[in-house]
Amino acid sequence: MSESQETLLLVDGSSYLYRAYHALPDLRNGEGFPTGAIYGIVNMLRKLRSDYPAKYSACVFDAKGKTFRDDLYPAYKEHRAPMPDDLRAQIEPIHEAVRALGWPILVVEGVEADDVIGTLAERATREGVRTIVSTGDKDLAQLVSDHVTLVNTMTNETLDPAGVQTKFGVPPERIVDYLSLIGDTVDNVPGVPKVGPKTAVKWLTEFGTLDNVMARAAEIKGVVGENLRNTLEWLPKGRELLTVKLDCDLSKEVPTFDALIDGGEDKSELVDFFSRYGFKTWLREASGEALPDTRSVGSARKAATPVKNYADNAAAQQQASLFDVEAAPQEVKYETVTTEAQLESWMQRLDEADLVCIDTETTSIDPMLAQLVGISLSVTPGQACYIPVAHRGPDVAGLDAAAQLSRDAVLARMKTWLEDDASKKVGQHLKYDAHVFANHGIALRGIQHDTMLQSYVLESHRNHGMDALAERVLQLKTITYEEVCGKGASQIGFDEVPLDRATEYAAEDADITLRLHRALFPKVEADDKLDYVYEQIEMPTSIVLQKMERNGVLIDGERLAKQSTEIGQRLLELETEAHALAGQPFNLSSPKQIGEIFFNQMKLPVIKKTASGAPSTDEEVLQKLAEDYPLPKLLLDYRGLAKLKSTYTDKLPKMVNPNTGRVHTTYGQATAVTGRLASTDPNLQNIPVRTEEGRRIREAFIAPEGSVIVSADYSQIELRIMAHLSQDEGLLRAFQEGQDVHRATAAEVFNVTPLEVTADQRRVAKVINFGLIYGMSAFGLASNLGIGRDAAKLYIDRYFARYPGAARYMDETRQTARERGYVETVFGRRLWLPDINGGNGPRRQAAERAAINAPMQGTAADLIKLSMLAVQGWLEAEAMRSRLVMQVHDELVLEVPQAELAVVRERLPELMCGVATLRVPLVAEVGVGANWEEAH
DNA sequence: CGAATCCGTAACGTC
DNA sequence: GACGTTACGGATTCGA
Repeated sequence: MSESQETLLLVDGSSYLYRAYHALPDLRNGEGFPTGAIYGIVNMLRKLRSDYPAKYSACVFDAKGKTFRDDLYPAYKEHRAPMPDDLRAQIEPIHEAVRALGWPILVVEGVEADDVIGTLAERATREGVRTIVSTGDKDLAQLVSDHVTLVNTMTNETLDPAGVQTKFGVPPERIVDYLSLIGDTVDNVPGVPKVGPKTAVKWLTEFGTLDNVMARAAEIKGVVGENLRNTLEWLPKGRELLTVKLDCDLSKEVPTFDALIDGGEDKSELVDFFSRYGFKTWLREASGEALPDTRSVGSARKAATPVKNYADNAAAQQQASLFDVEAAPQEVKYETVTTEAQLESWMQRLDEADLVCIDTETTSIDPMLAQLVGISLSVTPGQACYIPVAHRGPDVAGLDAAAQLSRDAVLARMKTWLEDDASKKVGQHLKYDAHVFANHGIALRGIQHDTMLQSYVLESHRNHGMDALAERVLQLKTITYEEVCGKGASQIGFDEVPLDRATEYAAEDADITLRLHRALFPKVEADDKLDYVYEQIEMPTSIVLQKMERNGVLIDGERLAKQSTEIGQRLLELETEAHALAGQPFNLSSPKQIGEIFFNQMKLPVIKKTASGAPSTDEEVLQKLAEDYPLPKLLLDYRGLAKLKSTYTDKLPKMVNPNTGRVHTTYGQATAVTGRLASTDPNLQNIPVRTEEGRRIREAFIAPEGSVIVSADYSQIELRIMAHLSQDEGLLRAFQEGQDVHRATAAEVFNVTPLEVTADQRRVAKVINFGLIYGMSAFGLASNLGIGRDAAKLYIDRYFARYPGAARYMDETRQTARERGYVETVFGRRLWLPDINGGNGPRRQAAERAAINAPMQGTAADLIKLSMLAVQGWLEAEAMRSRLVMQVHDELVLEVPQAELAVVRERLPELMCGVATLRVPLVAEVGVGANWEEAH
């Protein structure tokens, strides 16, 4: 008796409940009873009935109570807000209405509506019945097949397999994989953080299935790749949660599909129902036989719950730690200090302690602007206090912010201890805290240890943030700043954090930092070389850096503003010209739009592609194209000027500190893996110098009235270090004899006498020399010189033939890097190279180049840090008024009063050259001027 | 649903 | 080789 086109119509009643409730205005009947959801559902069922006539049908609702998913994952639907009372009150009436409409209704204990629908659809398919599923829930797209169609009544959208592919970008079979990656906010099922529809489709298209994506997680770069790897353990479970069950036992509820035959509307029931709930129009219709008007309801989706941060540290915890972890304290005791008696008690502890861990909480991450909000201290692991001094806001948890001690009083009481050189302190990134105290007129002294620098010296390639360290070294998960203050626009200042919460966070920081010190410092101390780098270089350097940052540098903002205006004019002209040449307006700053104009419209040849496959428009390409076309040249000019304007002439004046009238960079001391410093906000280490236009920016770096700028830079420092390390006779001789090393190299490579070397040969030799420092390949050299790879190879071969010591050194360096896993500088600074023996080809080659470069770059960094120490030590010992104001890798810049110019000019290079004795002399070149440009 | 925020890419400044 | 900053454009998340 089975017909070929029998149809089963299944309605996901639960998915419509909320939608109907939220989408409709707050409808109420005469008695004030909410009826919006009832109205919506009745309307929808009637419309469905007429749109999709079906032999069998059912309206399915979730039952109350737990399902297998709750057992599988306790947090399932955890953050879902409880059902609003107004909606809850409508549930029973809705069931009643559904029955009166003649719809079979299914509410199965312990089984979610989705699973009931899935199981019935599956059974229907087996029995040759086609299924239409009406739902507002995208999750059910996984059920779609040739026999199962989805319809969203709210949007009137139907989905067949092709429709699913179009809408989601993946076929129905991949929907579960897709959802697993994205996660389901509403049900609190996490996916991979930062992965949304686009990324999920990208991965599934590339790798096929979720299993394949997981198997190849290692290949995915960036933060999302990292997030994926951190969620690997979770994903199978997420997938299980999101997979609709097809095999529920419904033998009781639906023994055969005959149980799902529409009973037809029960007029008397309906009339009764409509009259009880006050649906007057429907009541009239039901009594008067007229067909009801159907009206589709608008869609709305509310009820978004926050994604719970899914912290999965399994990987981190499995990783064997380098560190012996001191037994964690039995008991953790954090105290909020709000009375003088408490403060006195802590001051006594500080006085008695050999070493105190200190940390500050502030109003800003900008060290020069940060105002003190609170101080945390710890002298014993597990015990710490937080002294709030500037919290605002209402009383919380019995801790009245108004009851805190005042900042002035606390600082006055602590000043002696804070400024006492003999009272030893440890902290995490104390350079920052030193600024904070300095902002309140206190010179923090006795800075003995810094856990950030300990970590940096031990493993410079890792993350040295406190949270990361706690996890890696102590296997502890700390409260993050974000957890306390939020993020983005809704982030609050620490002074707004309630005192109890502030104490949990701040005291923990001091406690954890002390424990970190106890774990890290023994590792540093145990190794003579690392101990030297830490105690003799990094720790003292941090003190000098803090002073340099505070000194700041004077900028002629007006001069820069004038330059900005000029450049802006020129940019406008260039833009107009470019638009004319292109025959249409376009954004000259958009590589994408340039690509469209150049390569699609003007049909210029594609010289090379970017990493993502788009035609490149970088300088090299434009240079090449400029030979034959006018527009690329324009663009080159535009790019150069735009960079100058946006990064320098516009930006620098904005960075002037309103209090000091000077620019204060921040040096990153634990940023560059090689030991170099980094400079941010602003970066003063990449101020232009190569072009005429660029150098004008340096003219704006000035000294105050009566002072001048003095600059001293190491000459050929990295090549000298290469000579020292390789002990190559030719290189050593060149430097010992004070030769022009690029000329000497040219003479060797081109087999001429030094005097015969042409300017072009010298230029080539210079590029070769730099290439060697960078561990550069023939390929890199070729592209740098604009020659063929064979020609470049020839140069390199000749070079190594003439400087066999250098060749040997490079080989040995690669070898020891492979054997030990790290390379080191002359002073014993270590750089680990995790990829040197593993990883894929390109990564290993990059590690090899880093292995060559790091000892040279790193030794240079060591030397200039030693110079800074020597210079600052001298200036202080002699009570000079000259000040260090900048460091640019191989250059120190000072602000020098005229009266001290002669002595600085003499002593500065001596100090710099005297910090170490290598197999070649160190040379420092000094320049003096009214501005930085002149000082060169 | 539009706005704000985050992220990756391309490009380019320095040593 | 080592960095930091800019602009853009797309993706994601926020927030009403």
